[in-house]
Amino acid sequence: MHTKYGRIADDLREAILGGRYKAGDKLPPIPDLMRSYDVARDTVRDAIGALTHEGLVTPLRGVGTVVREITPVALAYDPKAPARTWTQQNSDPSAADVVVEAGWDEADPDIAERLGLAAGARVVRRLRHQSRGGGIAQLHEQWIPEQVANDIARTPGTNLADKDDVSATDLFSLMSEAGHDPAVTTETIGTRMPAPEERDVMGLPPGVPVLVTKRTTRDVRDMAVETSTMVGAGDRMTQSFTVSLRPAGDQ
Amino acid sequence: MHTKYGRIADDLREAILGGRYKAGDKLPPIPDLMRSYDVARDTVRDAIGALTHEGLVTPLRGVGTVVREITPVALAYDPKAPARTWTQQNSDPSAADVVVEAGWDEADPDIAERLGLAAGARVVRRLRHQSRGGGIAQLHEQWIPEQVANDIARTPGTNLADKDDVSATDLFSLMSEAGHDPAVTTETIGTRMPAPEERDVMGLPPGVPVLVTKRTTRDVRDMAVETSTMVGAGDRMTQSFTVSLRPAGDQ
DNA sequence: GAGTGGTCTAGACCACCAA
DNA sequence: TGGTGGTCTAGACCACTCT
Repeated sequence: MHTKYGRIADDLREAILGGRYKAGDKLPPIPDLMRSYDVARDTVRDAIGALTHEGLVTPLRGVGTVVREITPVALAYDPKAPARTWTQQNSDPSAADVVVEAGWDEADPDIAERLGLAAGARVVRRLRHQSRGGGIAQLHEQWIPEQVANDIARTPGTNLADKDDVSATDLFSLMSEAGHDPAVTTETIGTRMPAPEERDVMGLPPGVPVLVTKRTTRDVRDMAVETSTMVGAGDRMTQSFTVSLRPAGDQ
Repeated sequence: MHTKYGRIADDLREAILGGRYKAGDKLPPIPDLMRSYDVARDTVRDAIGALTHEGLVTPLRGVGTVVREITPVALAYDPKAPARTWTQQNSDPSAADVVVEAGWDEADPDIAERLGLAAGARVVRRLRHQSRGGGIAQLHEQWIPEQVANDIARTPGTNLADKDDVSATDLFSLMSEAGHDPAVTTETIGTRMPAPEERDVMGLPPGVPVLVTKRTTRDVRDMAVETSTMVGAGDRMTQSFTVSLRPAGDQ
């Protein structure tokens, strides 16, 4: 990097990664850095901006530029005892899973394809905020085919389209009882920067990407019983999988 | 957003997401936006900077501010026929997997813990660049315990510490032949913004996060035979898993 | 009130790309 | 060569936090 702000950013980055600033420490104030490097204010801010977007620091008005702490906690799939709900996956007792919206909707083309339905088919859409340690760690948007929702309403008597029906917490168990025992789930994980609205809802600092997980679950008869898109805060969670490397049936 | 640059960014973002600018299109030049909004140059640049760090656009000197195309391709684990190598996981015939460094090293505490060894134990370290469609999509750093590397050198006659020994491509097969048949792998996936060096090596545009996958593979006797840290370009790949939801042994 | 970072201006010069 | 974005300055005013 041959620019002034690049050199300043390099110096500060090296100091942070080298441990000379620890998590929670503050970088020198902008006026100090202006004097040290003999540059203008915006040049210092460009340097700090680079570190901010790398996720290393968070500038706080009235406080200073604080070195970030990175302690994402892991969510794990253990094939020996598959955890099925957010609260089961979290050892943290403060973990919570709140249904924010629930209701009937029409499947857009993408969702319809994921569920193997015609575009515009009726589905139940549920949006949840999954939190731990005070902050929202994941937004979970889920779509369930009409037939599955109806079977659940008929058998266990739970209305998935009602966000206040608390009996709908453990959806996979309800599916089992309704004759749609979930058998296999496929998750596809990607990452991107959050939209401003996602930043607001989850309270993400600048420079934090999100993990985007798209999942489709099929029952024992290979029927798609739900599909979900989950958007998780990259500084608060990881996702882990344990997979057998030998062909199925060979276990 | 109540700032000037925030409003400009909102307008442009809405236009992009609303399809008024398509992938490959250019935003109006900075001088035009200065006139349209009657603001200074840096105010426009702040707005464009926000969109850049959201991954929506890439400014190119001498060209313009180009709307990004987002087409990550999926890597999948299919439990029925577990793909073991990068080239096997990719349908793309241009996919390549090049060993950039290979040699003996001492395990740092983190790697030692992942392999169940004492810190400082001797391991083979291998660094690969995995590419597709011209660009490097993933950096793969891998550590193999001394015992496993020696068993492989003894049985199939392959030297893992030699980056030019091309017979080492399909490591999992070599392990099987050397009596360390890989049985189970655990992958933990997180995300963060890339370090500047990672941006350079992979040619990542600003605003693109990386997928960080940490993997440990165990053989049939539950011995750790390798651990890897993979850093993948968030705009070029996703990782997918198919998992059985029923307890092991119940399949 | 003192000190922090956030926004904005007007102008300058530089680096890069395409015609 | 003309137009694009990239960097940098000097100065101003604002918003916020802490004591």
